Amino acid sequence: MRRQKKERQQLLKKTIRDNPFITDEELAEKFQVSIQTIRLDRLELSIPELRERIKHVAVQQLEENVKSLPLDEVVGEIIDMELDVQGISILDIGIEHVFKRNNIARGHHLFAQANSLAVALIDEDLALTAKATIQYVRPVKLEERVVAKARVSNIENDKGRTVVEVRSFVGNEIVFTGKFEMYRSSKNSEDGSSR
Amino acid sequence: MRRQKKERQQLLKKTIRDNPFITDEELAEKFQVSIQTIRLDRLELSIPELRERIKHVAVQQLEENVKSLPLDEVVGEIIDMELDVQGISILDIGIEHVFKRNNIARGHHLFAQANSLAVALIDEDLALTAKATIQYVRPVKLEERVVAKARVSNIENDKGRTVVEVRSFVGNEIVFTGKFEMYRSSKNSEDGSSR
DNA sequence: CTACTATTAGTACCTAGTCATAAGATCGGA
DNA sequence: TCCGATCTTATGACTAGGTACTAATAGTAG
Repeated sequence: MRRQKKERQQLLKKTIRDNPFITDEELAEKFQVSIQTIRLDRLELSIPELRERIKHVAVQQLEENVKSLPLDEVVGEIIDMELDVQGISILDIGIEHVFKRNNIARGHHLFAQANSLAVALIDEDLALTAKATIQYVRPVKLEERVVAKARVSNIENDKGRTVVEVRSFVGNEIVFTGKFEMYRSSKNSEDGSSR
Repeated sequence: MRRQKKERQQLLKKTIRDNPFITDEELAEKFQVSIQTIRLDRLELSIPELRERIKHVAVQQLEENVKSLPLDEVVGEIIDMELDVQGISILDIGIEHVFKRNNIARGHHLFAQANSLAVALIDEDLALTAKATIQYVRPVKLEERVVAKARVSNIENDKGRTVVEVRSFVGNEIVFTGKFEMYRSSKNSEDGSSR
């Protein structure tokens, strides 16, 4: 009896986690117990009712959307920034960034951080990378914190080009450098810029 | 009267769009009409009830989470490959790859595809990008399919370096080129390679 | 056998609705 | 001014998916 209850409650937790849209009735059916038992279980486990669960998921969604509108565009977290002058961003290397075999960060994440920062630096609606030359100075490992420092080195307003130089560090060791030639649309309207 | 109704319904739509969590009662209060009027309005406008609205938002959330998960070791899908010789991968540009404002693919996704392919081409346990020079030839837009073709142009076994050239196309238009100087650890053990 | 836990059952009540019917309010035109 | 059409409000019956509470029953360990 004891065992049965515990087991059922564990399974219940998992089931609801996997599918928050399941009703007590369906759960009762699934576990071959009465609805009341399911409700007692939820009570003991502090699992809220269906509608509250759904609402919770929906609230998350809205919050995430709001949160990810400005954030999702930039890889890394920008911690300092003077438009068209310089900027600094940090990126903490997690397991999602590394090769599983050796825990070394995949190159494109470092690139993405630097490139994002370069784009963000440009004070324009539309900034695109035209050219980039980069060096990976030393591999970056899991759990290291990469600090990317970008400096605008050259604005050619006539051509709509801006050069951004990025150097990324772990501690005071340089791990990555890149020179990004950015294209800015703005005043230059000979391109199909409008959107 | 006519005007009042139309106006109220327009406002109602907008109000619910902005805050799907609002009840008919709150809406009735807000518009100074009875609950029944609000319900007739929702009926005419085919706006579902609160709980259905919330559910809809929640379902979106779950779907989005599932969609953004499988983004791991290789960016793009490798469809052809001769180790140390050449390889081809494709990447379909989805909304997760583009700037929301203009539907142009973010540079680092193209880079990631090319870089992934270059890494995969190297027949070695550990391949890292040492240097890369890339050009974005033309912007890639939402829903375009990018085909990246990589060719190994130079293997310097003594130095542990391999040069991979990648050209990416949409149709037969070139959109991106990159030259990747790859570092391979293997036989060369004078570096602190082991991990 | 008794005490205790687990389970089931039943009732009243809740929210946020649907659906259908009816009655009152308002307005525009003949 | 009265008529008919459109709006608006009210009312009642019903629903899903619950909460909260009380009570009865089943099974088991000491």
